[in-house]
Amino acid sequence: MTGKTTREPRYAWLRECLVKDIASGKYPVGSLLPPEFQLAETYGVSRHTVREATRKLADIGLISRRPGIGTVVCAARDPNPYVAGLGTAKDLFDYTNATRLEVLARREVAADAALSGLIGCPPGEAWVELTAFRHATGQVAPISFTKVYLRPEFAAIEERLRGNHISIYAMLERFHGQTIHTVRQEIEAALMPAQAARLLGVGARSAALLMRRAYLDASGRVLGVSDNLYPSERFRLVTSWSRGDAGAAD
Amino acid sequence: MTGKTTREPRYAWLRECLVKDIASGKYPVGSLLPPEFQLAETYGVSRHTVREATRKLADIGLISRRPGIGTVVCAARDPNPYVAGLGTAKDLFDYTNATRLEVLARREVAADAALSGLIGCPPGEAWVELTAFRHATGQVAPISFTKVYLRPEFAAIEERLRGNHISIYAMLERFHGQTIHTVRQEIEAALMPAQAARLLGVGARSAALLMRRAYLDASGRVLGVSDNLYPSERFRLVTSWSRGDAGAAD
DNA sequence: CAGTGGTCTAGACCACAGC
DNA sequence: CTGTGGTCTAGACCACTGG
Repeated sequence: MTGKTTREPRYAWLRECLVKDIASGKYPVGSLLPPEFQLAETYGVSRHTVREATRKLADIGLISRRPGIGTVVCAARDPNPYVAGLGTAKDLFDYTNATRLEVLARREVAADAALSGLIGCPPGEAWVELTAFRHATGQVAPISFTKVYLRPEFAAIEERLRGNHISIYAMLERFHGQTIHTVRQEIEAALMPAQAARLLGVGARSAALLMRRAYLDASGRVLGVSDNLYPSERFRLVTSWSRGDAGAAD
Repeated sequence: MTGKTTREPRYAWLRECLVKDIASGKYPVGSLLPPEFQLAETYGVSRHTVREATRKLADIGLISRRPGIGTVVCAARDPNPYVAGLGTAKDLFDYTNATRLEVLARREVAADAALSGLIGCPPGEAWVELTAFRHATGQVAPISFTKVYLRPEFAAIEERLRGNHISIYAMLERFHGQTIHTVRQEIEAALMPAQAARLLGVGARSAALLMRRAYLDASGRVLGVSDNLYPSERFRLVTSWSRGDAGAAD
């Protein structure tokens, strides 16, 4: 727990270095990053590793690699917000694996009208509610205040969540043999409720992103729901669509 | 220009081979692809090239690379003109085509620090800023307060926007011959600024969704940016992902 | 244990941008 | 022309999975 069992790859470390250097103004917006071979030299890695590091930065739009020109700094984001790319199910999977839930409380609930509407279950059905923080790996402050609703038969997941980095998504598939067929996600604006604000250490009625995800099996049954409240300054959602070069030659 | 001056990279060719082989059933859904070193041998390329070829297939969910296990075929899907989008890219275009911009003001601006960070251009560059409402067809109240930033050479789009339902995206492609290669979207929580709140008829400092979209060409150059502020009660973003074929997961 | 994908190195040549 | 990122090779060691 104290020590990471696996050491961080070099490209991930380099990537964070670059994010910091861009945010700090060392590489201003509109300027060029040092050429790849020079970054490799400076940081003592191979050029391949530099490219691996910059690849994701290009994916989220922080930089843009231009052949024959160089690597342009496109945006200087505060390194605080956790930037997640959630364009595809894979992105979602990566994201949930890069975050960790810290369970604060657990209680069994009977679905009232609000919950049954949220989950899409008959009123009165028994569910387990987990109250939790979501942490980004390597960050101290939680990035979201989260409530998770699980069917009682899957509630053993909670024990596996403690101190673990594996996502609920993966848990359901791995330990309960459930195949997640559909993930439905809703995003809307919200104001941070007083209780959540206090726990997160942000101002009450500050801006928040409310993100709900429901995990459904092939028959449309809801297996679990997570309800995430993100303070605006700690989270940003990035999605990008690219025209495929696969087969679409034109 | 008609013909591709550069020959196709090997990884792209290999990628198409794999797509065809998966579609043809040579590698059935749920089975494992040959290991990377073997693919490299079979196709006469290096393992690095194999990984480059399979990377995008993994990105779009066609395959899933599992350390210690192998590369699982997840779906046999027709290659989409828009990869990584599944339903969502279509949703975006449906959406932008179902809304209409009402331009309130236009001015030419030189990018200050904030704008250059937002757009990803060098400070001082000249851009045209449009201030607008976004209306949903058939609704009276605007659903967002929007600012659009365009390169001056594309600013003629503004005239076409008046009373028109076609999206900026379509405008750039249709009237300026620009090919939009990538759309990058960022979503974050915000509080509705007083001015926008007054114009929209909502409470100041109420919850809002800030959605930015940048339209990029193939070289990563930003062609235009739209910055949309949605009052929480008028907009909610729903996305859903479905697994193409069940049973592939484990 | 052997085999997988994940990471990494140290080279190399190419097409293209800009001078 | 030089320098850039894009592609590619031929190796290597690692953590993890499964038998």
